[in-house]
Amino acid sequence: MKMAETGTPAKDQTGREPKTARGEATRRAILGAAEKVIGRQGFNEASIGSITREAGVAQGTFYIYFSSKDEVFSELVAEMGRMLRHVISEATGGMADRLEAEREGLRAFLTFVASHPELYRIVQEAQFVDPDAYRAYFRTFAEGYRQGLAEAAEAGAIRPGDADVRAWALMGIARALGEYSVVFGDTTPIDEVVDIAHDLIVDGLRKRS
Amino acid sequence: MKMAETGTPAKDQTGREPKTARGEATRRAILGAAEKVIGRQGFNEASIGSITREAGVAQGTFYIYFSSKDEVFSELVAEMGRMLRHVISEATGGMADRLEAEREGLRAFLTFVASHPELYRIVQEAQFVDPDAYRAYFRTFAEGYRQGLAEAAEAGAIRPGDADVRAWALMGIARALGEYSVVFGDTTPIDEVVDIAHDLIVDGLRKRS
Amino acid sequence: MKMAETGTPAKDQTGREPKTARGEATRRAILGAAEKVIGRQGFNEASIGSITREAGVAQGTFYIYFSSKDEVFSELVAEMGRMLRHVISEATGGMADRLEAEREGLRAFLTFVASHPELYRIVQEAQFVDPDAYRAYFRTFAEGYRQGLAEAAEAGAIRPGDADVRAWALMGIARALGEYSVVFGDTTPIDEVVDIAHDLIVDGLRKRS
Amino acid sequence: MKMAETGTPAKDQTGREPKTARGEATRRAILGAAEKVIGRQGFNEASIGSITREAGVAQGTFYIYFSSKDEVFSELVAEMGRMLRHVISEATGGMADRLEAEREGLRAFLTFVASHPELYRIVQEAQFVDPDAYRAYFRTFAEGYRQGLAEAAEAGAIRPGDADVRAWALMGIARALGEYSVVFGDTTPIDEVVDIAHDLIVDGLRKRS
DNA sequence: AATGAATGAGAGTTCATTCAT
DNA sequence: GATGAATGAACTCTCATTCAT
Repeated sequence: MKMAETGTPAKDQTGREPKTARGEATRRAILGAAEKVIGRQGFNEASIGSITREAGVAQGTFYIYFSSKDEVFSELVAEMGRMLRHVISEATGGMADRLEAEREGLRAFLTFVASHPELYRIVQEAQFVDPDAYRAYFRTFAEGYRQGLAEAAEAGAIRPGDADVRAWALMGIARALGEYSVVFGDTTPIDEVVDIAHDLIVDGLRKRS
Repeated sequence: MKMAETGTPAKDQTGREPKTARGEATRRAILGAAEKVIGRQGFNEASIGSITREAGVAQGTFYIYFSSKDEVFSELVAEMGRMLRHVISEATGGMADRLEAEREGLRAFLTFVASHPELYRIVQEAQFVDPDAYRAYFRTFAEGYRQGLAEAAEAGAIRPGDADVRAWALMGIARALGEYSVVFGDTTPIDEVVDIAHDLIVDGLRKRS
Repeated sequence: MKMAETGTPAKDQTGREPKTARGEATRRAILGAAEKVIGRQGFNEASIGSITREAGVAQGTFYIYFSSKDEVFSELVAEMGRMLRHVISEATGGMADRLEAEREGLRAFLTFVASHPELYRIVQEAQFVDPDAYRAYFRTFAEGYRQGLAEAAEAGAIRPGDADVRAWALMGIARALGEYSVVFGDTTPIDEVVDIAHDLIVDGLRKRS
Repeated sequence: MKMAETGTPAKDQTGREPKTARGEATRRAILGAAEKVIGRQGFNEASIGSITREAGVAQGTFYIYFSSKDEVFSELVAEMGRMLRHVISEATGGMADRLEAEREGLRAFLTFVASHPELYRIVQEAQFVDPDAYRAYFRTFAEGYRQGLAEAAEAGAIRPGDADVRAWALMGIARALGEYSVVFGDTTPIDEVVDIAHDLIVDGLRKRS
């Protein structure tokens, strides 16, 4: 399974880095406000004004640290990717059993998403606002996943099969279940969802004879 | 697994229905242009002006048939849902073997998505533009899916398991693989992808002893 | 005397042409208001708002006919060039005596400038706002001038000498005297100024023996 | 020939004079940077930020030495006037022959302008940014010129004629030829241009019988 | 039914200037 | 003396929507 080439994006000149503690604090305040406001209202409804109001600074201050609305957004997406990868690797790091890692990774993902619903929204919207960031986000995930599956298959820990497609399929399960709870407001306890899905992932649909 | 309540919206219906053949043609032209333009540029970048230009009519004409930009969009989403359900039920209708239906449904979905990439984009964006339409779209799908799985499990054709979560998980696989090809530009032949994913769905990851 | 090449400018897509009489009237109203306001306040002080207020239309209307503030400006400069060339060729057209044509051209120029002081300002400012338009404006003038001088020299009607440099020098005299009255508010009657300058142009400074 | 009255402005002087050598150096750095940046980008495009960046100091530092953007500009214009008058009087000082002085003054002017093209731009733009400074600049020049011509005429060294209009006309020639090379990029050697123009100035266009 | 001119609110962004450190 | 963070007014431009013809 091969990927079509995607140009590596040339980043715009970023708003300059703060040089003092005060500046650093302001920058973080804006970033936090952006997460909150964009997560709540969506990228297009969230105006720079609403973000800076939330952050308690003047509108012009925004442009000291970010060169555009798009730029904060991209930064947000990148940050979320880091956070999520961190959470998942914490949960599965060093697990010998691949199938168990699968279960714990799913649980960690769903737990994180449930407590950061805005995050979910922001990443989804990135598809339209900053396609490059969106693709980078999932590519990074998929690649890690693929490696894990490929090694497990090689080691004979799971059935053989194309690791690439499998990685995307399994990610699809996680995303769909995350959406199920965040967007559709399902209230089934996470642990139950994890068990049901894990059973499907591990044994599939086929009836054993 | 219970759903949180979601209010069913009362649709505005200011856009008049066409009364002549000429009117009907104009309406279709606008709808088609909207699909093309919104699919290409996204909802927010697509202006009424770009849609009517594509359709070859004056801007004012738009408002004869649709009461707002949101309205065309919702209509588009609904139409795509109908088309997709049609395609899938054509492909799987009357199949006795549930597992084979699973395979054919996936194949039909991926084939359709590959030939209507804008569709994919529009449905995804609905999440932000018209959340109600988005939820309705997936609820309808999920419900059909759930029923199929529940019946198959009851009939002993597949292993038992919560049909609701399974439906979402399997939809997640289909969506992820569709995105894999449309958004990420993967070029693996659909039939291969279908086989690999179907194998996973049917037998899971576990190694047989 | 050779000119360095200057790229012929690729015009921006102009705001679309009006299709009805009403539109045409609006467009002219905006253009007239722009001349007035920019001539009075200068390009940078003149805001789109002040122009449309003067024209009695909404701000958005401006962008139906012009794609930017720069664009109206360029159009203004071009129009003024046409007007001025028209006035001068009316005054000198068909004159057999080159030296007399010189006098009448100067008089026509100064008379026109005195009654259109904004014009003067706009053309000068073009140097900074739209250098291409500025250069085109003077190149066109200079070329016509140069030809007239070259022919007169060839015909033996005036002393021989490089027509190019002479054309620029004589244009410089006209501009300086125009500025003298418009910018510096000198009140000497035009006819006197013309006579004095013409005497200089024709006979120079040297004392005859 | 009379001049309309022009109010002599009372300059603000908030920008403090430097009191240390370090301060003096900083002030010169800002002034030099302003000349460069404004000459290159024009007054309106040149921001305080771009000037201080070029000067290598912080933005706030600017306001220690200058009270506003307009102020640096005015100072620049005044300085250029001083430099130019210096250069010209160096070149013509003590010349007995008025006609030769005319030639050498023109040469000095064109030479200076060719090596300081930003200067040309700055003075021109002063017309819009600081009309008072602009008028003062030319009035000072014109007055000196007028006196020279008046004395020469009185002494019988040149033909009689209104010194005021002549001064403006001759200045116009110099400016036009300067612009010819700086703005229009003409590449004819200065000495040639000087000779051709000087011939025109001295003997005019008329054919001798 | 169709046109296209007109509207005006609102968005993102820039920048001269001020001020605490 | 120098810094750089912060301000907020002002500007250009876009676009969904309305309406007279």
